[in-house]
Amino acid sequence: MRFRRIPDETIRRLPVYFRALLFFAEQGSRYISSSSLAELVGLNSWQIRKDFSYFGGFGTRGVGYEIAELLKQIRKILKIRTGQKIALVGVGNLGSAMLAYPGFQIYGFEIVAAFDNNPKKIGKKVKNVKVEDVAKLGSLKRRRIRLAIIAVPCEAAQNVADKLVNAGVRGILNFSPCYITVPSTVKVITIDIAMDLARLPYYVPGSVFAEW
Amino acid sequence: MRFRRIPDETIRRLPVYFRALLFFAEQGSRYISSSSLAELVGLNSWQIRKDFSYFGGFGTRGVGYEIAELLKQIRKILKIRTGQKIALVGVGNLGSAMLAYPGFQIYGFEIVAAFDNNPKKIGKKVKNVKVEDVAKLGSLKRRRIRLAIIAVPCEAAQNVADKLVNAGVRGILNFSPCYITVPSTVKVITIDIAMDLARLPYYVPGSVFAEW
DNA sequence: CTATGTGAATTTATTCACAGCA
DNA sequence: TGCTGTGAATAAATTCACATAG
Repeated sequence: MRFRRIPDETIRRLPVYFRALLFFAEQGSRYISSSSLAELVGLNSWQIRKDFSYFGGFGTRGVGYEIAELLKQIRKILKIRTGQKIALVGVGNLGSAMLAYPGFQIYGFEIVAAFDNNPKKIGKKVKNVKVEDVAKLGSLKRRRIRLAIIAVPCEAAQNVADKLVNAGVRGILNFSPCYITVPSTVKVITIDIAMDLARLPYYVPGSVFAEW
Repeated sequence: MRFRRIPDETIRRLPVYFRALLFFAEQGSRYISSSSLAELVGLNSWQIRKDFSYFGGFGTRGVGYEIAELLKQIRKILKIRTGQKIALVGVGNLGSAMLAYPGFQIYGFEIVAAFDNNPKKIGKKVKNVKVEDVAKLGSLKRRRIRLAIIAVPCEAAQNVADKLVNAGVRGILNFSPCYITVPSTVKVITIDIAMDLARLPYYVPGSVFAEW
């Protein structure tokens, strides 16, 4: 294996591999071939081998890759580790769904604080997390929580983002379908669910939405 | 303008442009320059001009692009139109959040049917949509609903997917963090919220999660 | 004989630089 | 002069084909 920069597209696929490998590990498998992994995640085997070759060379020819080793490497590259604390702002339907979302745990994330501006919600416990007043967002700095999920209505999103940045948050997962601006030192990932959906009709032949 | 296939990456950016253009249109602007659009969506102006050049050539030099015309073209390419019916399966927190999600409307999608297996929920109305028994998924064919959102727990996802396929659904937006398999004639987009989050530590210098 | 690993070829996408039009 | 539009240059990612190890 020669050193080379890992392409961005490979980085994008690593979480996919990671999840699939955990799945295989749970089944009790010890080794996995590039082709069986390919089948599960819907890619070609050579793509997967190429991806792994950027940081690996730890497969065994004629056998496959050791799952535990792959998981270890991906964890190292993506800096996945347990106990990565996240704050949630907005405990509405979407926020509650986030608190219940089982997917975060896989990558070591844990929502340890929740905030809302609704007095009826403040003080209540949702999924073992006590809902705090959104006015207390400043406490995140002291509590060393540097990642946050915004799940508030559009109008409130920018204001919340500003407060988060002031509180030392460095990464934001934004679920509101609107633009927020932050200093360039803070990384924002905006997830607009509808945007992925919007691409669907283009790709489905004859259109999913034909009138029949 | 010469004819050329529109690159996939351009297609991926079109919904982003679309949303931003609607935003500018609401502000009452009539023209937009590639650079102001670029600033809002966080891309370079030449990228945007290049993207538009694949299907356009309708900008005015020295002035910019006519917003209405751009919107029209993007609508045509992505096949965006109003009244695109969607069914929702699973009216838990995530499902309820989907029903309330304002982003779908932008692209002309509308959730017109909701299903759950919880007798307590069946018959109730959530956001003007009556919750039906999941056993009645078969009715989608008759009702000409060909797109569905799966927002059920992992264990139930595959079963629901099978039923949807049987009911003639052609596109599925899957929110459960697990693999579902469908015939190749059906397009599935799986959104694993945690997967985007998982890439964040890699990109943030020094790591978002440093111990201080 | 199976499945990895990787240079080389190919395809695809981004960036540049500037011509051309209002 | 300002901003579009686009070939050409560059960069990046995918695909191939096959040598190589177990």
